[in-house]
Amino acid sequence: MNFKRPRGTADILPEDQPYWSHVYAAARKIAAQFGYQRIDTPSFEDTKLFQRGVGDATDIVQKEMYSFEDHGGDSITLRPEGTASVCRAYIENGLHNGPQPVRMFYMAPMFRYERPQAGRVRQHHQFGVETIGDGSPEVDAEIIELGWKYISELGIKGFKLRLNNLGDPEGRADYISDLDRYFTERIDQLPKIDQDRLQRAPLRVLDSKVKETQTLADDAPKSVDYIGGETRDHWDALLALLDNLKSVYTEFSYSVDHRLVRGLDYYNRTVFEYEPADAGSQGTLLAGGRYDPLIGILGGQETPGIGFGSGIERMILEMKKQEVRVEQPEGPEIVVVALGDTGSVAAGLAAGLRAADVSTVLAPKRSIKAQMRYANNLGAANVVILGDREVKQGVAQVKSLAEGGGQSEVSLNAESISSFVRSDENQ
RNA sequence: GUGGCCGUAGUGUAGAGGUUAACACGCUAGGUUGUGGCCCUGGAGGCGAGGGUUCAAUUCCCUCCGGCCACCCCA
Repeated sequence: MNFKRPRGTADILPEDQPYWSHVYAAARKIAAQFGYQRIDTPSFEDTKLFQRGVGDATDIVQKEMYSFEDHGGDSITLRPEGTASVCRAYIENGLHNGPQPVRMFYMAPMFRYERPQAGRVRQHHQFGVETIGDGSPEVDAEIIELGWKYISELGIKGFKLRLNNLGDPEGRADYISDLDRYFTERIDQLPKIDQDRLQRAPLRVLDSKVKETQTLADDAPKSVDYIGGETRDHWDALLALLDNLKSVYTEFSYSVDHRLVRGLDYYNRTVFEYEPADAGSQGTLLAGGRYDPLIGILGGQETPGIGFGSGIERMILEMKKQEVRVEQPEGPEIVVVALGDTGSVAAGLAAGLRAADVSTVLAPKRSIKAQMRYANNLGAANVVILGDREVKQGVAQVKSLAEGGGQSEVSLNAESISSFVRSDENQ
């Protein structure tokens, strides 16, 4: 019986790592550019944190969490998303005592017990950002801009931004009851699945995938028509700020989509989503929104917050689809080929070269031809050949593997070889 | 959790109820005396697991596991 990786997990093999490096590098670069600092939180938390933070009624909490009792009898859950943990850390570590707002980002695996599908696995990785402690629309615009810049930096083209405003918890009741009434009056036109949805989560009927429902939803009451006062001002200001972005990022555009809702309970006001040009079924690349009630729900002082999460696997999927070129790692500068009884001399030389910061690999003990082939397959820049003859004379053959590369005899010590390899003579 | 399609070497494919299960790429060993890429020859490596039908199953049936796709939901 052979072991297999658990369902819905993936081995990220060396050949795939260039994509991951590309994504991590872009995330770090853009985060730094916007003044975000990294935070790492534990991979597991008290189960209650997610029940409270994400929402007891959500599917994530209801059926997708990896929860277990540890040996001390505490209920522990593998993190299904990042925001709740970051907010917990903000409260627990008194980050409200520093300059506000606090800008943070994370890159970490998330765990959800789901049926694997295209773009959906049980362990996936997210790059996410959170800005806590400022409720002004400038911050909303900043987060949205950050998302735009990040996806662009990855080399993905043609992605779309949609946004909506869910209002505030107080004002939302009116909206939901009108929405409920609208659909209830047309319940015979709804497919079974959306009739059920209407009972469970009326908002979610809006983003149904059934065409008939979508048509109905187009004329349904719109959340943005129910916001007023400060929420209204916030929204208008945000749209103006986004319009300003168009003069900075020539490609930038957005659309207000009143059918956009989010699955997690903690969102209020601004919600947004980035998706690829030809979105598949699990297409969302990046999604987020404002969560002003969350810190309070988790026991902190009322503190506004906003952020997004983005799936790295989905980004890579899209990058591959669009054939985005990523930087391939370089092979070693030197592969040492040892013949006959020169093994220990070769190993010593390899160590000496590494000590001098020259990347060096010792070829396996095989025929010279096999060792040469090995060096070639590694993409090595040079090969250093040591035979009994060379060792006796205190020299080494240094050969460049570049097309038309030459071969020279260099004295057998790490200094001469490293400087020769890096000199112009070796071209 | 529901539904559809599918599981043959590392990868991509071919195959038939009955001898040694094929091909390509990859890996590996050779192909003049100590020199990679191209070419030639050899070698290793496989029927997802467990039951059942049958004289005989990798092939037919069932279950499980896994993959892909869609729903649910979401990054």
